[in-house]
Amino acid sequence: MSSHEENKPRHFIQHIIDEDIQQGKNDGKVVTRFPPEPNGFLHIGHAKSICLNFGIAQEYQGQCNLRFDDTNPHKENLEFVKAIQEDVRWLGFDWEDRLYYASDYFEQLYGFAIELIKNGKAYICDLNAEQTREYRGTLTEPGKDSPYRERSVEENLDLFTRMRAGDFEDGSRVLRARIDMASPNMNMRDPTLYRIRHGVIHHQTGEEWCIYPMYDYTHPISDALEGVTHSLCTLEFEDHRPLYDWVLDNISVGCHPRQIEFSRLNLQYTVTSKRKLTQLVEEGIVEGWDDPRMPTIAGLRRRGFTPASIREFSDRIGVTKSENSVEMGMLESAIRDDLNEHAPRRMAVLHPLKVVLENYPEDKLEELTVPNHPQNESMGTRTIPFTRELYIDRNDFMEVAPNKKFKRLVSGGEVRLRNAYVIRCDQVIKNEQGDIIELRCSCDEATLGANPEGRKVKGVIHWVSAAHAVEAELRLYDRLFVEPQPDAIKERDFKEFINPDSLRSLTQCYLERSLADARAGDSFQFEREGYFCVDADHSHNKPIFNRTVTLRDSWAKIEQKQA
RNA sequence: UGGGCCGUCGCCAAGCGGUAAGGCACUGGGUUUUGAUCCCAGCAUUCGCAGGUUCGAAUCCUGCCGGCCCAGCCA
Repeated sequence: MSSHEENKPRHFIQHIIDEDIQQGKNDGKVVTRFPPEPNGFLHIGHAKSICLNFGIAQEYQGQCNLRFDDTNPHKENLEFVKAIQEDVRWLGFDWEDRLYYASDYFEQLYGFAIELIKNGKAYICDLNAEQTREYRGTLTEPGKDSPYRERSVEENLDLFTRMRAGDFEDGSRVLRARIDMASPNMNMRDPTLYRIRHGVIHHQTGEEWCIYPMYDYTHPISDALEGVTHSLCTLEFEDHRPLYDWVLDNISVGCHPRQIEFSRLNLQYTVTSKRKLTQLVEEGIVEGWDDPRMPTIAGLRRRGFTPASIREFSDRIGVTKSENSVEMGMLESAIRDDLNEHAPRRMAVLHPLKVVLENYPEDKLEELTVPNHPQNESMGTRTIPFTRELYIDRNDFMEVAPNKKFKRLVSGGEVRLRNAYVIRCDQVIKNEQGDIIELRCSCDEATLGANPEGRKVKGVIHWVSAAHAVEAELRLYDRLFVEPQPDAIKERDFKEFINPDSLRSLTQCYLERSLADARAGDSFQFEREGYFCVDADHSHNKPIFNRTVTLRDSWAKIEQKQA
């Protein structure tokens, strides 16, 4: 993967870090962190951030911590904590012994809050949420000072101590930074630092605390305590950087990480907002966080994406500060490249049509030895049974060719059976309704591993021996939305753009015999059809395969043009 | 009309004053028992627009235009 790493251009964050190192900052050390909030599953956008943070650490021989930003116990839980760790690990990254929680720092955070209060930099405010909003002003008008802004240090200290002790109700008071209510940056208008939350059980600290610190206060301090050098986050936090810096400038931590913002990934035909993904799961629009249609890491994994393909994708999309809208083709290309190289080939018939070779003896069985990969001998061979009765795909037969470019089987025509013989269609058998139910063919015995004499047979189709076929369910997935940017159209709800055909399940598909012992997670290329992986719910008695992605299909393009 | 940020090919993205990398997509052609893969070729006289500085500007300056983000006791 990414064999041209040497000549790959470096992105702006690498430039910044290079300069910092050149100037001797942080003794040349680089420490990053990936800071998810455990309130949902990780998605492809997080994958970009994970690859960036862990990738930077690897490149500079530094470290990347995994830190749960768990300051809002109301929305967070252990299930997500576990799933996130599994996903990061699966992607191929290792935080070693550096698994942290912002809640590890609650006591220290509290101490720094006392320090701010003592220095007149923070105060207890009794305004309720609505009043606070009114006092904040608007984007174009300055806010007003809270009537509680001038409380004495002693009173603030007393009140904050009692806040922690549980003397006050939820929402009755908050701790606020004392900055500037007239700042053009809304984040600097005396932001809330601590709020009161009774009766929630925090997944790490249980009922130890009834006050919880806010992100803007917690994040810079957590970074500093961990010795993070470069705190990478997305663009929407750009306005928060002055506050990030303010917090660190006004307390006595001897470390001041540099926050750098990059643009988040926008993948077409999907959504990556946790709120919306949660909605899809909770409303049963998909079957769970790991539904193969979900852009979650768990969903992509179940769909058959490999860690390497996701890392490669992250690499290809780059890191910048500009708004972007990445085409699905980018992701698909990354997984095709990986699977083309590594997935063993197999044959599977999705829409079976019976073929009887009238000149092939009824009791004859040939075991044909075929390669698992056409370009890679080291992947070995397998045997496939060849018999008188076979299945081919209905789409590979037409009574008359629709045009001169059609090179599959037609009535009276010839076609190559992949890895086997050339056959000719002699007779088409239909039922009373006129549906084609069977083909009577003859096979040319001289064409096993050899071209037919005196004529050219252009078409090659795949097949499966009827008697040996493994019946399976094949799940064909398509994009979850029909609109490239489902959440960009603000007048409409994103759910209006759900693709009703995002899952098409085919039962009674026939797979070649060797697929009988496939194991959950295995990936194959079903020749001429696409890449499929064995589903998590697969069993020997109920085989289920998910289509990861189709093969590139230039025939489909030709057909489309003619239509 | 407050503040912050962004505008280079259909999409992503290099470029940092010396005359437009690369990837995806697309279009031709070759090889092929997968209409796959692979190979070869093509694909921005132009960098949101308009001025200016300069021998020379995507890169510097000025002014416009367009887009994104911010008024949670969410992150």
